[in-house]
Amino acid sequence: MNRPPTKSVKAYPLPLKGNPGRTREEHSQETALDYAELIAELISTTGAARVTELARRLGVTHVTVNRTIQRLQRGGLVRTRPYHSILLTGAGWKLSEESRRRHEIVVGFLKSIGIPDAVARSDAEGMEHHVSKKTLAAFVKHLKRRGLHKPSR
Amino acid sequence: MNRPPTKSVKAYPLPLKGNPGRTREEHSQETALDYAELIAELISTTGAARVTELARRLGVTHVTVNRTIQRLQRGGLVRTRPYHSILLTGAGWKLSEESRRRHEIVVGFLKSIGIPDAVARSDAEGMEHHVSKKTLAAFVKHLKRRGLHKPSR
DNA sequence: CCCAAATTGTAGCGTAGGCTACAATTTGGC
DNA sequence: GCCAAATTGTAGCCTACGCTACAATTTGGG
Repeated sequence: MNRPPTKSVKAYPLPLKGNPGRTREEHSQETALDYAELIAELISTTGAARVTELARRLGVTHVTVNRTIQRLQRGGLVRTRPYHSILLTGAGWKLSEESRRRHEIVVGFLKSIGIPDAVARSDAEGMEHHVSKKTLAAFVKHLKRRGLHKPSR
Repeated sequence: MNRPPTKSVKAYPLPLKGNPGRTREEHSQETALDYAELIAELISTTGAARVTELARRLGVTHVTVNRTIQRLQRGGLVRTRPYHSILLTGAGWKLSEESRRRHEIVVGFLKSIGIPDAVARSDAEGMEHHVSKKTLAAFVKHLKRRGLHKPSR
């Protein structure tokens, strides 16, 4: 009776999402980047990356951090010893630097269009993983045009 | 021996992430928005929102779509009948419109800084859920200043 | 030096969201 | 009107990532 117009929809050439659904790996990689960046920051600023501090900064319990760190270790990004600071491997450092660069560009860009520092940092946190290379390049270009490269900090 | 400087780190007043870790709910809500927006679009353009088409557009299998739709139904956003088109409830429509508005602002903004349409749409897909009200407002302001409000489409 | 507090680790549970394999239903061509 | 193909639904498995509760280890104050 009130059957939807199935037939007429059949051959629609509607575009697929540019982002074909974050596959498992992609999403997992976002977490890895966040952790790597934060671990690097903690080591730089405090000399150690500790589970409790990571948990506090990420807003999760230490249990979640612990399990994630184990996964990162399986992936070769960090090394750990029980009850000691988390250490980044070469690959981990590389990743953290890529992430940091990207993060700073996004923050700098948001601030350049008048967004307050705190908001810019907060928003960038989630946005940065969804900014393509082309868009990142556009951000950089925008910053350069305004003589704001490198950002603030 | 090589114990990290635990003591000295104790009282660091390092800032928490502005985003205190996407709680379960937040993340779940992102999915709901994506689905609601896409369902609305499909209904508008083709007259029906069908599981297979959603799956194709989202880049996942129909099984994943089906389970998610069941969750949305539990949440009162959609109504379904077996083997029929998915329908949006009032709440679902409202959500889809909020999502659509936000999406268009982000896309419009990205395009306004020189990013190609396809890239802008793709990036906006992921970014839109991480743009705060303040940043969204800044985007709108930026667009208005350039007389580009409403965006393209 | 010892013992309480802090930190870290582990066990086990729940949901979200991917998947394959297979069953049920609908659609459409013949 | 039938039967194959397409669509939709269901069962069951996996990982990610939240959590609480509890165990193990380290740290530091007395």
